[in-house]
Amino acid sequence: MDYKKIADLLFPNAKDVKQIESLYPKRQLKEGQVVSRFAPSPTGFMHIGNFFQMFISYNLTRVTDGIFFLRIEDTDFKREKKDAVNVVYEVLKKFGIKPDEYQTLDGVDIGDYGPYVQSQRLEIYQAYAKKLVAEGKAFPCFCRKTEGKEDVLKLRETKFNEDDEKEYDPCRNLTFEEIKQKIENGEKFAIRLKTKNTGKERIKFYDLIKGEIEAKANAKDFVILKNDGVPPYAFAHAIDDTLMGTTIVVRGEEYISSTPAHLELFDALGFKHPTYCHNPLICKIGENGNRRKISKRFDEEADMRYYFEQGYPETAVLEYLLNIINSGFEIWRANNPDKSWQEFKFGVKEITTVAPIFDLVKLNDISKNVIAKMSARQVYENVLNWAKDYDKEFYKLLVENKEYAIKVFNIDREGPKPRKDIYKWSMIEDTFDYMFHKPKLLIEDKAKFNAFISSYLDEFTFPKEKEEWFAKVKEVAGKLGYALDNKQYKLTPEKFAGNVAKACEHIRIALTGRKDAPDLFELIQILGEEEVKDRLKSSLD
RNA sequence: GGCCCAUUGGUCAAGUGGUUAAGACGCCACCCUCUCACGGUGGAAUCAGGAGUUCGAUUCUCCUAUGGGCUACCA
Repeated sequence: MDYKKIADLLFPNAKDVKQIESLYPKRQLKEGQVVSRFAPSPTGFMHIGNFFQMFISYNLTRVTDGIFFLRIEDTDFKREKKDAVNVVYEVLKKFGIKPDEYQTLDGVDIGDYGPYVQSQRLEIYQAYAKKLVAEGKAFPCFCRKTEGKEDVLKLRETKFNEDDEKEYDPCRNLTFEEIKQKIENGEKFAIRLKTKNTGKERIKFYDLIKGEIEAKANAKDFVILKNDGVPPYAFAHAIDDTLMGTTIVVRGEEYISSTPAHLELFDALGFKHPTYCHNPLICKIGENGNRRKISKRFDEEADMRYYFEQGYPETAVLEYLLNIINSGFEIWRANNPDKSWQEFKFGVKEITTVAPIFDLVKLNDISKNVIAKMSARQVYENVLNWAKDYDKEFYKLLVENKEYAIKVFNIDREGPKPRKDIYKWSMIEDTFDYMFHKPKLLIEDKAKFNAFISSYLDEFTFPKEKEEWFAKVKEVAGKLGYALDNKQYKLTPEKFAGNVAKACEHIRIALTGRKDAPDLFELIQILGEEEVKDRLKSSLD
């Protein structure tokens, strides 16, 4: 069989791989330096699982002072959406992740190993496909195209024997004449790898997270070039990661099963195997109580843009993820409260092997701590930024009342024991609603409330000192039979109208409509005398 | 069906052939506090099951169960 002749027939104009390889010199790396990449498909949104994988990749290169590059895998034209690439850039940018090498939105390659977009590398894949055909390691397949699972299952029923351990494609033995004839008939062809295995072989490979994995070797003539000349994932992966010098391939663990096929491809191409790092999938608990992969369809938090919309500080999201990825992070964070996560020495050994369940409550906690460390001005800038995109009215309010808003955010902040009541910017409008509007009041015991507030209002004088303010509260409370000594109150609560806490609660509700507003004296100072009197008065109605 | 991966409290998890099996979030109680918070102390709660190896197994081996993934001209 003259494979060379077939190759020329199939790819009359393909380039020589030697020529291509001369454009991709081996990277000069220092000991331990890692080259890794983020290789998303532009689907129009960024899945948290993808982001998670990217973040592992990024950290691996970060701690080794290596190279992190971005490669757009846009080979599935059916799934691709317009402007979808923008989402990738937008998300990375917002999170402050900057790849060392990538293609800009206007198509300029930054870095020497581009193009960094797969649809621009088609002739490279063809050259390698031709090479494999010429060596008798691959062949053209003219079978009906299959798409989607059901179609494939149906096809397999007729084409392959289920018990057979190998899946040799019928087209693997076509003669030159048969091929020529089909091409002259205008039939389209895909290229399949001619597996050298029989289904009995086993292979071993090492995974950075899982350790050594032993599996059945690939024994299937899988497609390496679709009939439109575009490669599926496996082929593009082998070629690109080799040419671009990737040393560690980070990807989701759903790829473990196909790794034997990828490895056979590397061997056929004469490439060195990369190191793999298969990370676990982020999960949620499903309706049936079982773990399931977090999904775009059911979980809004699966899309990274959710965190922008909600207004989570990017650092909080990153730290939460780091927390999941690497168990050492939480302890490190506790010991180094003021350092940036960028200083954390990330190690592969500690990467989790178990699919973690996404925990929004934990994220909220981390976020609270992140925000508690910010100054009032930083909070203001962040909220403003968020509101600009997601809440125009609130944005206007913030712009018009800048200094006032900063004062508000500064209550119980910037001290040694800051409040931790905010975990996302979108909740601020609600939390501090009373500072900008008259509150709506929900009063449990209106008679008691009115009795207290009207006496308090009668004696109200604008306090200059906290002591002065509190003395007044106690004075009024005392006259109305409230306990001034909390210990006494606890012993016999029925003897009193309430305690000082209850008295404060009345005032708090009158002024803010809430039970959990911050320090009252501070609030009164910021609201000002007129406003305070006004609110007290109208709360009686 | 076949092939892989996984299994320590509700969640994230440390850990090792002998431990009172860390810590964090959440929950509960108490304390601090002149209010809301913050903070502090304490509590409930975990080695999927069964065999085997061993003086001894959460740790090593095997089996089972459960969950997850893959089995596409999708990634």
